[in-house]
Amino acid sequence: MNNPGHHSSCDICQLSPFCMEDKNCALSTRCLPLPTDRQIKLKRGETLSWSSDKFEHLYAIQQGAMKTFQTNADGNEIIHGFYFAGEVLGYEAINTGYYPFSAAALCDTEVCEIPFAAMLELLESRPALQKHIINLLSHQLTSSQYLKTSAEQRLAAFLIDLSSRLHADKNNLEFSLPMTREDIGNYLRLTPETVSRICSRFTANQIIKSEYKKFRLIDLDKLRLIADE
Amino acid sequence: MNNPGHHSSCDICQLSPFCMEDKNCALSTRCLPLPTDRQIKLKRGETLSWSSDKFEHLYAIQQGAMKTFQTNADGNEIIHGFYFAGEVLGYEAINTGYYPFSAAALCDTEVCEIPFAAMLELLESRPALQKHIINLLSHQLTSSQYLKTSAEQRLAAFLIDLSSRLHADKNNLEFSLPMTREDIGNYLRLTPETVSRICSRFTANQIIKSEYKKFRLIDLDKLRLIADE
DNA sequence: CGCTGGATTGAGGCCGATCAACTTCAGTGG
DNA sequence: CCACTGAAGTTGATCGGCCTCAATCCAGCG
Repeated sequence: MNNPGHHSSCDICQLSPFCMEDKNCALSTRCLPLPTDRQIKLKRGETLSWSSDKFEHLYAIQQGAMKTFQTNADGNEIIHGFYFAGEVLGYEAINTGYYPFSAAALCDTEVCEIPFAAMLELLESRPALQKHIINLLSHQLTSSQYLKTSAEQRLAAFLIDLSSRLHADKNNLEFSLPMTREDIGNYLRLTPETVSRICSRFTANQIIKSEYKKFRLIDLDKLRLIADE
Repeated sequence: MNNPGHHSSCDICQLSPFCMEDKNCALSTRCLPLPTDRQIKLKRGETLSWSSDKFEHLYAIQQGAMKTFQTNADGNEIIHGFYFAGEVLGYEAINTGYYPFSAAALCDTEVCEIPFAAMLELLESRPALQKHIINLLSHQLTSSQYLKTSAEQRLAAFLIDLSSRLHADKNNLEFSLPMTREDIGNYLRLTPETVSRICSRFTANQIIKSEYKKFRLIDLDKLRLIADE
């Protein structure tokens, strides 16, 4: 219930090609411990304390889920993204050298700390890895595109996206979300009340079935229709 | 007036490191013509006709400006991004192998067609270029973040972003935008009327001075305040 | 000069925010 | 096991910002 990722091992990690080279992990602590590497355990609500503001590591979620966010002048939280098991956060910091936001665990979570310098070194001699990392970055560009207009569109697109990222069974699209209605709202630029109302509306219309953190997508076609219109 | 970019040469192109290696252009037609390479001239309104849906090239704007967009079921245009002289479009297609949207010229425009396969080849032996392209992709992730809530916030952030991307003089923040109010609205998820109204309001409040396509940022601090709040 | 597409401005309506009451859940300790 | 407590979720009533529809103005151009 507290762990939305069905897989806990490295086999769905986006960076596994980096680890599996030579049948041995070249980066993460899990396989080849290096002095500066860490495997970090976070309790629900704890934030990743970057060793400094300076960017040095990417973070791969092994188990659990995280959010990246900023708090603006009014004290409102703006969520930039949610990250689940196998996904990687920190790409945005590569260019500037500084993390543009904080990262907090949505439930008990384990992450691998990946030293980026070592990653770059590894790249130099491996064209396959060059292509892989470029593909990952390209993929990031297409995701997090919830620039839909209406609240229903945004929530529909959000649910469709999450169902696939949580590796939900295609024939039984049921999953549990680790974040609160407020988190969802802060991400989609909606209030928790609006999120809740739309969940209820979708449920009443037999499009989904939602109670608290449990979700089931019933009419995926209709949901897609709402998201794309 | 028709060309918002002050520079017409390659010296501000994001991909110039690729071209300047060996003091000779390794990719674009401008310096080293390859059979499949082209330099394309587009008139205002013309779209880039990808040779196929299949992704094969990145496109660097040499002169002018472009927009990437999709048209949804209702016939509404959703604009994903604006691109000016020196900037590169097409990164989103790398991962999937297909262009997820169309690209149209906002004014008379010249673009360099960059064969991506050749670019990857070039990468293999040049760590400096590997870092450069990864930095470019990382930078793309941080841009196009107009997920502000209010219309004023979005437009303020938009104007600040564009002033820097158009390389406007810091001491005289004046520039002319090639896109219509409708384009801006389609990008910021606002109607052209709302964009127009806010331009008028900002002008009345001595924050900017806008008439038609001409803009001047008068009180940049106040504009930043609006954008960040 | 008139024509045309874009920009501006006004009036009214709708969607989502705000404020508030109540319910349900999860964790704690008796 | 149950009672208590605070956080999260739901639902209702009202308010306000942006959209919609419409009229007018303006610039560019044949």
